[in-house]
Amino acid sequence: MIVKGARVLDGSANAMMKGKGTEDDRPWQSYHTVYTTAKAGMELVDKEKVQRVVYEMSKGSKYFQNEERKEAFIKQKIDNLRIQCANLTQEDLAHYQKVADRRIVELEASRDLSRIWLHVDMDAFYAAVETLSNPTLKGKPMAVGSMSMLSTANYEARKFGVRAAMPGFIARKLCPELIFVPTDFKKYTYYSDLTRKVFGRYDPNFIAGSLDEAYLDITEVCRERNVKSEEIAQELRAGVYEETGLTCSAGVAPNRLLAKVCSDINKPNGQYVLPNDRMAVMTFVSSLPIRKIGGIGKVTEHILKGVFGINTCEQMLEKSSYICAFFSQSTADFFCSVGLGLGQTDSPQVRFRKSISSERTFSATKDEVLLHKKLEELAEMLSADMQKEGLSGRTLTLKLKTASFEVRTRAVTLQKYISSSEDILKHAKKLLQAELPISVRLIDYESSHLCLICASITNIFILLGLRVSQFNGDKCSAKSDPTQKTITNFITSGDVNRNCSSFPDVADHDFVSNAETDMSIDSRQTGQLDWRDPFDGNYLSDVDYQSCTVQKSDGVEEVQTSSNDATSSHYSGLTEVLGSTSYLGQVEGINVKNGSNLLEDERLDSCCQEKTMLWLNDYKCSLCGIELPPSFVEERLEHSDFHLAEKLQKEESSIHQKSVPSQSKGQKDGVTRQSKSKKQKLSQKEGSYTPIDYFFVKK
DNA sequence: GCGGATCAC
DNA sequence: TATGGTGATCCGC
Repeated sequence: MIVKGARVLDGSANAMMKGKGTEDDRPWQSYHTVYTTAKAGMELVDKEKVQRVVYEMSKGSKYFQNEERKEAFIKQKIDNLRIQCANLTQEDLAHYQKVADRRIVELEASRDLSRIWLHVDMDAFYAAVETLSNPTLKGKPMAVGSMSMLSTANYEARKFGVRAAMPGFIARKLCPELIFVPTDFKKYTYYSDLTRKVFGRYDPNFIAGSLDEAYLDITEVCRERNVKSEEIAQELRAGVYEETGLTCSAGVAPNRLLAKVCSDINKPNGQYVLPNDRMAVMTFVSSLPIRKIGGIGKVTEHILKGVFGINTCEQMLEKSSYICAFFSQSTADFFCSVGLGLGQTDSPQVRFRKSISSERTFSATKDEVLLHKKLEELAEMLSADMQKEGLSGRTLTLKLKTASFEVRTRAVTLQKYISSSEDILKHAKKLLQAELPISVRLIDYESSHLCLICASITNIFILLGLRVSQFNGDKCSAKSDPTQKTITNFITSGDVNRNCSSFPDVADHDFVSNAETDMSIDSRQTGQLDWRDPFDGNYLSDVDYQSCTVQKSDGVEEVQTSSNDATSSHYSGLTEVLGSTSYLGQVEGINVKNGSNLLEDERLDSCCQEKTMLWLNDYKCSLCGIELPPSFVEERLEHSDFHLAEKLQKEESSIHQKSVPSQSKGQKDGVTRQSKSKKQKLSQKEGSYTPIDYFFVKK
């Protein structure tokens, strides 16, 4: 079980090398979509071709750029982790190996092989239902969804690489004869109810994950009728087919996590039984790719593979010392339990929903009137949904997505519980207002230096969303919350809603959150690593890279930069200020009347003590003479932004010359550029710095 | 308590 | 032309 650091690095180095030499010739290979992930019915797909088509259809788009940006962050995370990995001493490794071994023994002790779980999953459910109601679709490639997004595709379509979560216009490129059918949830709910009647025969307390899948504890049925689980699965699937005319697949295993994996093995219209035997489980898990495990998605897979060379569940155990060294206890426990083939086996209790939300995507706009109208509609939809369920809550969260696919959330927690559309809208408006174009923010009055410039220029949005949480009647104390699980509970018990169709079952990968543990203390004693904070090193660059985005063609999205006097102590103060600044947007901003730009401008003036731009005769810019009538409100705002930014740029560069001597290298592109932000560790002696000029040079 | 990220369906 | 909506959880402030 002892692993040499060098081996890990070699493994990941090899993994990195694979795609590299061909990247220039075949750029699509470096675009990691989720679409090519192996799915049932797609074994024979020409993955290279699909990858190429997806790439060709996507490249250059805002969506694509955002994906590239995200991938760059992950890559950097991986690089950072690999470096930290290499810096682990033999003593560190020996220590973490001990920690890991102890934990694995504890987890093993919690193994429960007494229950038999069955996971049933309808085959291409929506597509199958549509084919039932329109048999002419049979045998033809078909997908349910729109040109923007597909919910599912039938098996004929999957042969072309078409699959759920793929945009329709790409699917059509892959399969020109693809038939599109719009979603019809009433129909799916009707058939879902029929399947659930069948499920109820085998476990009246079955757990409905979504419309098309469920977990059943068939321990009692097997015992009472003295039949094998395999027969129950056969019978259940036959029953479903009889009642609905739809096929499904089933997986049987000692716990829910494995049952879910098993139901995928012989899809469609098949089943797989994993016996309640430890050896059988360990063998099964040994070669199982980690991505098959619920809770391990694209990013986690990428990181585990790239940093530690982990591909299979078995390797989770082989690399357990590294896992314990770099991940939080709850995460490490989850990963190790995956390596042991452990999962939840309990009969969960009822769980209540914790939030309710409504969101809509629309064509890009920065029109405040339009945005407010959308917000109003959302508030009404949300309020209606809440009243249907008799809910009221005190935390309201606004979600925004910019035209560059950057997602932001802004929340406020109120004194009283709200549920009416008027109340929701009132507070939502304040949250939104604080996000609408604010010309310039200038921070750090204490320092004589101009410390931070945060110029937020025109924002273009493509999505608004509202969410209410902290419901009236919720237990708010985390300590007394019975749903808070210890790790032992995590493995041996659980609390998933039963028969509650509106909730996905996410309990299989619930993590535990224990603030203080043996492990955390141990790791601190080593003084080498913060085991709870593996990714922190680049979280920063994440933030900074985003803020470095400048889009000239569609208007500038957002510009942020910072300068400093290059002492870490000062950074501390600066980051504090920055933190409170973004907070300002939601707290102070709410209390500020419309036209909070005034406030910002006043600050700027008091700080810079320079002349402010005026509209001469309410018509002409006093600084450059450009003519803009008063009715051009937005254009005027943008124009004043421009002058403010220009002014700050001058100020900035003069300060920069005086007090910021050092520059970081490697600023060829946005990915490698770094500057300080509130989430960065302050331990680094020297911070990178991006001159504000960068943002304003003409391209 | 807030905000970003990840994940599942 | 064009890449969703709902809900949950975790982590680090």
